[in-house]
Amino acid sequence: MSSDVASEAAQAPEPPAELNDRLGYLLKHAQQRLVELTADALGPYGITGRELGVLLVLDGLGPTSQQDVARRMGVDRTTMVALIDALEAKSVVVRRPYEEDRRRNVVEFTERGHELFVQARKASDEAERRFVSPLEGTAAELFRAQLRAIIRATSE
Amino acid sequence: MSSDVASEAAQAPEPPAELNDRLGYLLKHAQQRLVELTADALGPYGITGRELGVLLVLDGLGPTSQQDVARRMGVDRTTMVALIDALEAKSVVVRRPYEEDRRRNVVEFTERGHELFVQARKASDEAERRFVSPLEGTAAELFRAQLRAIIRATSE
DNA sequence: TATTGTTATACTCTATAACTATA
DNA sequence: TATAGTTATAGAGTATAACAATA
Repeated sequence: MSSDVASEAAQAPEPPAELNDRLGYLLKHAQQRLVELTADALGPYGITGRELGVLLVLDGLGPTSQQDVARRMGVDRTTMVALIDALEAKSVVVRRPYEEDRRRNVVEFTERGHELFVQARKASDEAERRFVSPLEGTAAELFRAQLRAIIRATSE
Repeated sequence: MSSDVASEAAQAPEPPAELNDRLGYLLKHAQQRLVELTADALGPYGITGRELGVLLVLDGLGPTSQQDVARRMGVDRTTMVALIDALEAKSVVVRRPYEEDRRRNVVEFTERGHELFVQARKASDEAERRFVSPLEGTAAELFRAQLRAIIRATSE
């Protein structure tokens, strides 16, 4: 029962028995692991997981306003400003003035940005596959379905 | 398929199709829901979910040093200072000087604090049960097991 | 009046660096 | 030298309030 090695750092010294059946602990740490895996996978593409989220929404909706993207992701519109700023600074997306309603920007991919997105999405998909690979067979899809059911049921 | 009411705020306007099969999105939002349920459940007891985590470790280990608790929870010892400060301000725990090694504090429950902990844990347990109630039958325990398997396998 | 984008600001969570006192 | 607790500080991530331009 004693650990043979003391692990690298204070990262994951041992699963603490007192917390190991608490959903609060498990969910938080599982999420943290996925954040790390995703960050590693996206590193070469110079974007973060949250930025990939923006790009996924943009890819799904086509060119749209910042607020559309923000609503879709469930973040505040003020948060979206910095997110788009960062993506624009990397020339992944551009803001265009929208002539039909001049309060809005239209946000859209650059040509190079869309290519980067396609590759980054593949890398992120692969990271997610690795994340659920400890689950056997169809359990990976079940796991997604369970998360969806929980989110839906707890969103009233 | 259209929503009859526009929900309260920009909380969960509609599950966005572009993100609804991404583990990154699902895991983050599921965790957020549990955080909210737990916060509601613990509200009457005046403690947060993270503070309950401290108390769970303290209950498991008995009176220990701050660093023991921090290591156990996987947080930095500097983070633990404020956590213990808050619990001590509420008279849930006390710091005692440890005579055998005077660099350390011993952190332990107050009598009233332990009673509060027992009740708060029950409330949190109930919130976790509600969280996984959308899953049928033994799926709730399976869900925990899946999270444990993922955390274990991605911790090398 | 309401909406889009923006800035300034603040709050939470968390870590790193450096200090004190002990060992 | 190393460890326990502490403080100061800083960096994510995110939200609220207020403003300008536009509808």
